[in-house]
Amino acid sequence: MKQIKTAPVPTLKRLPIYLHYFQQLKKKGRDVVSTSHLAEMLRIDPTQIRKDLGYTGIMGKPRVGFDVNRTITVLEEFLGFRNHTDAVLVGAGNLGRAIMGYMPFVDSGLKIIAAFDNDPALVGTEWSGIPIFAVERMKNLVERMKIRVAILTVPASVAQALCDEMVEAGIRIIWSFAPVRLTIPEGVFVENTQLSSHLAVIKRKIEELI
Amino acid sequence: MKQIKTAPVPTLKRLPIYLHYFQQLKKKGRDVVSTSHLAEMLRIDPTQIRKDLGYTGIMGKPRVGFDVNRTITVLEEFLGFRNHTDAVLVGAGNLGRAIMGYMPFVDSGLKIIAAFDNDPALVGTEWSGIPIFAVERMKNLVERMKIRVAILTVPASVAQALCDEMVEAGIRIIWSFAPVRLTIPEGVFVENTQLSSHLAVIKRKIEELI
DNA sequence: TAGATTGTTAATCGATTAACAATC
DNA sequence: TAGATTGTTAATCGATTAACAATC
Repeated sequence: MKQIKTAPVPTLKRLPIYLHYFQQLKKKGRDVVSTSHLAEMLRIDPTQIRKDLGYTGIMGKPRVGFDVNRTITVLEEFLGFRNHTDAVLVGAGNLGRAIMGYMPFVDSGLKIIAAFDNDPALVGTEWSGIPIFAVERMKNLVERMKIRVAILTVPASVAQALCDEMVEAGIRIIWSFAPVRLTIPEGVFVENTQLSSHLAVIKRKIEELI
Repeated sequence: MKQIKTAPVPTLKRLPIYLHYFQQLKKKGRDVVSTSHLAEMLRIDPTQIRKDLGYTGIMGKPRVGFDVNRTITVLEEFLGFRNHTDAVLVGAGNLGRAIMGYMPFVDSGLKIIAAFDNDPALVGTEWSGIPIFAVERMKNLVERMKIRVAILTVPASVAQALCDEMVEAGIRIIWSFAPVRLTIPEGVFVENTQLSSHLAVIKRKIEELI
């Protein structure tokens, strides 16, 4: 039976991994796959995979497995990858440009419509088809276009100030790459991608293995 | 009493966040801080923070808190940020260059000594002081210099092939940004930074909040 | 049909949070 | 001393894994 409970965050983070693998299978012409096969390839417990997929409402067929095309459709739908959302990016340095040029985002329904930077050499140019404006213009543009989502790729030192400005302009969801915990008012959501946390895991492995 | 158990991964991932905040406090001239203050600023349960810090062996003083300088030293030591390790980076595109130029790595003891790419326009140049070589030369250089750590910032389509090559050359720890689960032999460790997983969380919030 | 693979319920595991005695 | 803040033990919570009946 279809589960009604909303998928927990760990599940949510695994779903794109499944989606990507299903897409690879499709390219290979495979039209059905069992969780035991998935489990082996992805090194994730098969029960885990069944439970995760269960959250999306999709059902497999006993003795057969999951239909590749159908699962792709359902996953994309479930993850909201088919609904486009406009976003802005603040900080068009290397990391910012990497993200602007990151193709998978296009397929995931996050559309960066403008970037902002304080480097005069960048202002007025564009990257991957995205125009780069002066930071001073951010507030106005966000308000005018009613943007609610922002990606923050600036150095730690200026992250909080820009965050405040974003929130004031109406941003409600911030994906931050700055190595700081941002202070935000109620109703605003921040997702942190902390490279230093990953680095800590790497460094420990280094000590263990070497 | 000092805990002997090794810190769990969630703890390990929070420690750099504490470290960063302690460094900020130091700049401000603060020399002691309580976990309740930290908890409020970082929005992490104070008991959690005490437990996490406990893993490093550092002790706070009742009624006073934690010594800022001492904690910074201990955290850097515990996280291995004071031991330098050489690494290579494969894929000098935007993401790769962002990482090459990411200053915090320098302070964290991960030193990228060479980068590799298959774009002839990049080969022979350098970025942030790191030379970029042709991918063909990776294996030889890694073997010769006995490099054990690699950062993989290439498109999904070529990630597995390059991973195999790395492993063959002697790489044992791979930090991968490719949106694929790499297949690796026993004894090799992969840390994935999956942007698509974070994106899934963002997209869900969008549906919830907007 | 027989058996492979499913979805679900129950058991385990580990991390987070609460309670509280120890201590400067 | 009194009381703020610590470290640790116990309780809770949630995610993962195991067991198994349902089913094509």
